[in-house]
Amino acid sequence: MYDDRYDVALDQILELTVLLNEDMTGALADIGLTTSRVRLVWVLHRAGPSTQKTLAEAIDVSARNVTGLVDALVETGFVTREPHPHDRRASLVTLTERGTVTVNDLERQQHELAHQLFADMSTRRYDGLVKGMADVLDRLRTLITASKEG
Amino acid sequence: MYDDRYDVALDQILELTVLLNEDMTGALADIGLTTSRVRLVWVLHRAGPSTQKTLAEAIDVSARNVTGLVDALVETGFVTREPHPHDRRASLVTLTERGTVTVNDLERQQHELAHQLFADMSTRRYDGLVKGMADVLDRLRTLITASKEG
DNA sequence: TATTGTTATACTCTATAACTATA
DNA sequence: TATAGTTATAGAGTATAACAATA
Repeated sequence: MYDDRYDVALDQILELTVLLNEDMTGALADIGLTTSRVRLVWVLHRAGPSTQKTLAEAIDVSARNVTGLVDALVETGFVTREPHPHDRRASLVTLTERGTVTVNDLERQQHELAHQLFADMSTRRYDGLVKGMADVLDRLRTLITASKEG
Repeated sequence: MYDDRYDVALDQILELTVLLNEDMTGALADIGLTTSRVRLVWVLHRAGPSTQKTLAEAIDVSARNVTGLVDALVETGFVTREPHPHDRRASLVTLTERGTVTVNDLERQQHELAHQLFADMSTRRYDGLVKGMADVLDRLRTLITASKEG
């Protein structure tokens, strides 16, 4: 009977999600961002200047919602909204200098967090964690896909 | 140089938090609940009938917010709001039959999910995951505590 | 005087629907 | 006719502040 230990493992994962979420929300608030806005900023960081349509699809929210997020990011100086050179219906959202610096900082901080979390973990145990996490992720994806179809 | 693998592990944990959150949000919507309301329902399940003050402290939100959450849960039939027997300023929030049945269902579903995620995972790998998760959680708590004080 | 919960007000994220400008 | 983005409207979660009733 290992059922109890399964429950403990899931509880730990759930607790981790809560802690990570709270920590991120707080840290982002300190620099004038929210988790939703930062998702948009990450897309711009990796894809470069994008239309709002593209952003809406990338972060899977409505066009209306992107309008609001971009409004807020423009107002706080993280992005600009400029006319699209070839399509006068569209805008092109671009990271400002401040936006670029900020997302680079976030990237570095995430890298540091990873290092602090796993730094002196023994290699054997660390391998178990990485492989276990990958398995759990695969199963979760399968379960979610199945439940959406069922 | 294991830094890349640290990043992978953190990325996996972050992806897990997103997947779990989306899956939960969708499943709760199907039964007429939200994650915020369900946090309150879980407190009632474990603590029994409670004042709104107690609930506000337990889920760490403002008194105003609890008023809104309880309003919504009363309207959808998961809880009742009754006068407190000994303190006429306070109300006592109590799970209805429907609320009790629902939270028991959620508990069972979570148990099933744990089983499906970890069922046929080899004992050795599973041990690595559980111990690794516990270590990561401890470190995360330490880091967050330190950053809040610093 | 202190506490419980409410009303008042405001901000963020989210959605759908109607509409404008452009393709 | 189709598409990009806006305005209009609505609902959920969150907060602070002022206020009522009661302790």
